[in-house]
Amino acid sequence: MSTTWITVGTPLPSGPMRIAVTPAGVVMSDYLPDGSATSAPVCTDPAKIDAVTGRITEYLAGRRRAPDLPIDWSRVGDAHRVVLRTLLTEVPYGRTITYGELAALSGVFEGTTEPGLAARTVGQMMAANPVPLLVPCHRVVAADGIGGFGGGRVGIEVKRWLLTLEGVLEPTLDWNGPDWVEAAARG
DNA sequence: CGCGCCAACATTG
DNA sequence: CAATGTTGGCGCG
Repeated sequence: MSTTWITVGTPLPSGPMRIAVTPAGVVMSDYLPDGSATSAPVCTDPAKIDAVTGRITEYLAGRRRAPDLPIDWSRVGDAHRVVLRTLLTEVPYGRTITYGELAALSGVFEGTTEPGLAARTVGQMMAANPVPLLVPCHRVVAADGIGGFGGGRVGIEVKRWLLTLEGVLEPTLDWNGPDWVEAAARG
């Protein structure tokens, strides 16, 4: 399966994203600021580049509720896929769900009695989410707080940024959101 | 009430 | 095999 990479500029605190695409769709996306050292081939298909950069840009500008890009699930395991798809279909824009609730909703952990264990496993699945942003893993929060996020220290900032974009969190003073916020502030 | 500590043992790479 | 994006309960000040 040929995989090629597309780099998309974003207003996220982590900087640009790297998106890996195959003929079937997006297989992997990354918030990594310095994806420069990858030996993977760069995507040269103009149609894919336009689709990926366009939709992600529109979503991050608040003009689109979801990126709506095709996802290639072939590299994702069964349980993992079920949980990610449950999140994708059951948790809409602007809503959040806790790790434990998502675990229960997905039905993957029905035999598990310990609530904390299922929740923890979901957290692991989110951390291992191959397609962050496309699958809104940032909408999954802890029962008593915002929860964690991959990608090191900037990761949690990215999560807060996305939740602020979706109106879940109040904008902070250092909020450097997309252009539309000044239009919203005017009106 | 807020904070720190502890155990439980699934899924992933 | 080790590490994890949790959870709920407990004790303390």
